[in-house]
Amino acid sequence: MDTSVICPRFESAISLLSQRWTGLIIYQLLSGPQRFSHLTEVIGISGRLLSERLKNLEAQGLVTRTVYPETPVRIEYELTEKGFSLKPVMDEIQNWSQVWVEPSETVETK
Amino acid sequence: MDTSVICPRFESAISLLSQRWTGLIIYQLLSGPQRFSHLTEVIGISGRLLSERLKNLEAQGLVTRTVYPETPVRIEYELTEKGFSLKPVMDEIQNWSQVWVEPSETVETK
DNA sequence: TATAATTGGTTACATAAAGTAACTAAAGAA
DNA sequence: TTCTTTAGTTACTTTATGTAACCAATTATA
Repeated sequence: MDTSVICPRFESAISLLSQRWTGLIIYQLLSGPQRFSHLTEVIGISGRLLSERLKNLEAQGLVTRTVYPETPVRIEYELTEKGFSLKPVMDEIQNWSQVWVEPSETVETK
Repeated sequence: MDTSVICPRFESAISLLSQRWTGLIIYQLLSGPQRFSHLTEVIGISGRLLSERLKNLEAQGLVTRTVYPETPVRIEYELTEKGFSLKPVMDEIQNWSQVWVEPSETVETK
């Protein structure tokens, strides 16, 4: 009967982080502005999905996109204040993973 | 070229939280042991997926399943220490959501 | 002795999201 | 004119999720 016990804002935040790749993109951008191709390589995401995710993140005000008309063109993605303020969340996930994730639970060993 | 810059433990942790519903289930269980039917109602997840998620969480040592052979049967799901130690993560998500998620970004208003 | 009610699921099928790989646009360099 | 580089997009396949009907165990009820 009780369908709305969970705080809608929390639900919204966790649905953001529940979307595949989004957390990793934000985490990666915490270390500074980066270009499209660098993100694909480091994260291991396809261009198709990275493009889609970055558009969403931009639309939600978490990321900005800046075009530098050099040659070849350079486009950098950077966290906004809203995006950067997820750092404490990422830090806690990092902390937890250091304590509780065993190497055997890691992708590489699978 | 640089395919493994991101810490594998962090990646593992975030892939856990990136799975749809998993974060909400853990968050909900932070308030104590709960039964299957209660979780479906509160979270708004189908039995099919809740069952699947709880099995995964159990397999990963985040949740325990306890059968009470009453009538009708009562089965309770509860966080382990490993599961409960995600509380700081959830707290930070909560904090962030209170500051940065506007009511208009919420599911209800959509 | 059926019949119903309750919990905790499972099954089968439709839809949506993600993975993969080939392709394109723009713009200067050879 | 053709090549290279970046930043994507398109078309197609595979996987994950949503939906609704169904099932097993156990006790209460008619």
